[in-house]
Amino acid sequence: MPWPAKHKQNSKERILQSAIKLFSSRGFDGVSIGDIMRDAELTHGGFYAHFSSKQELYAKVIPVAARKSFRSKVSPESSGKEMVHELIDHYLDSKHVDQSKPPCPLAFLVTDVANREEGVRSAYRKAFNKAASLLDKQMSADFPDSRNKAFALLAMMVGGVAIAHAVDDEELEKSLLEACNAVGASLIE
Amino acid sequence: MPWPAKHKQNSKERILQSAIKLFSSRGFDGVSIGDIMRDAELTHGGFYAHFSSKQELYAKVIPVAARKSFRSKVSPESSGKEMVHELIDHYLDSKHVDQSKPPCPLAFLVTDVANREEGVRSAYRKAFNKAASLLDKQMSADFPDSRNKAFALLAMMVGGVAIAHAVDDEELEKSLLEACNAVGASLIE
DNA sequence: GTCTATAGACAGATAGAC
DNA sequence: GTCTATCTGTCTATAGAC
Repeated sequence: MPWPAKHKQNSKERILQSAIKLFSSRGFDGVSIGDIMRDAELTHGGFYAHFSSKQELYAKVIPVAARKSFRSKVSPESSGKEMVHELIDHYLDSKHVDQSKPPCPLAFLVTDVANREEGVRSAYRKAFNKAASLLDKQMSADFPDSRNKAFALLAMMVGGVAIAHAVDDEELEKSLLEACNAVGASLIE
Repeated sequence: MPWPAKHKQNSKERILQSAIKLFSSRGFDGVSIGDIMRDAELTHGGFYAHFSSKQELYAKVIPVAARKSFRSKVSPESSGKEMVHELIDHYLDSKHVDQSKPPCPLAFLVTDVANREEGVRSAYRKAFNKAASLLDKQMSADFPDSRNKAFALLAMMVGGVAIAHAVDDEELEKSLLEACNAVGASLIE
């Protein structure tokens, strides 16, 4: 084992993890390839041995970040309405807004995605559909209109976190998250 | 009246209107000062006679665009729950998502705002508070928890429109808007 | 695959004529 | 206030050594 610990992960994986972190906090245009490679402890020029463009990396980031974020917010054994409650509670949380928990790209990149190329937008669409299906499935036994509820609930969660992140007032952020949490919970009672 | 019609509005106002249109559709980094000035039929260098920086213009755009957007979505004579219903219906509409109706910066710029300077974020916060207060006030006679409902409803509206704009699938966009519309309406029944 | 170096484009902001 | 011209910095992407 001649290499330092930071090289245990292969380079491509390190670039991807750095990209998740940086894109989620500063958006596509707020991060340069140099920033990402520096964070991954590599040099700028090496980027193109792994990805053909910045947008290709961005598109790859979305599903990986989404899976990581949702996995971190539900326990493996929970299901049904309980799982949805748990997800709402962990999603609409200031620890998520400040990104000390794995950030959901559906919320933190929602506006950012609209201006990018086809591949990025379809990656976003797929991640959204996956999340909506998860919610729909867990609610389908209890509600006939579970698909509508899943869409609306997800929109409220994404909107709540995105607004909370945009706003520069901790009190407002807290009130907003609590309001969405309470109303969201009431939708599945 | 020696000047062409396009000069009826003064330059500053034309710059502001071009900025509303371009920022809403392409975000802060997707638009250059040259783009804005070209759209306003002026030249790049003249910009700084009216605004001291791009971010200052961006901060000024937010309240003006928000007022314009909300005004276009409610009739002057409506009030109470009826007004909220009307607003929900016009907000969660594909004509709003495709920006053929005046776009709401709370939705189209929500992610974009987080990375900017103080003045931009506080402009966003103020516009959000104004919209939330409007909803709260119209619902306060009918609901004891009107503030919570106003926050959650606004988050759902903003999230719904932002996601619909990000996604590259018209069917999904339509389903999402309808779901938010239905669930939003059910919150104020 | 990773590095250094650089090409080539474009941005925000400023200077100074009119 | 508006224009043209330009300064200065940064960006994506590529070339070529190792």
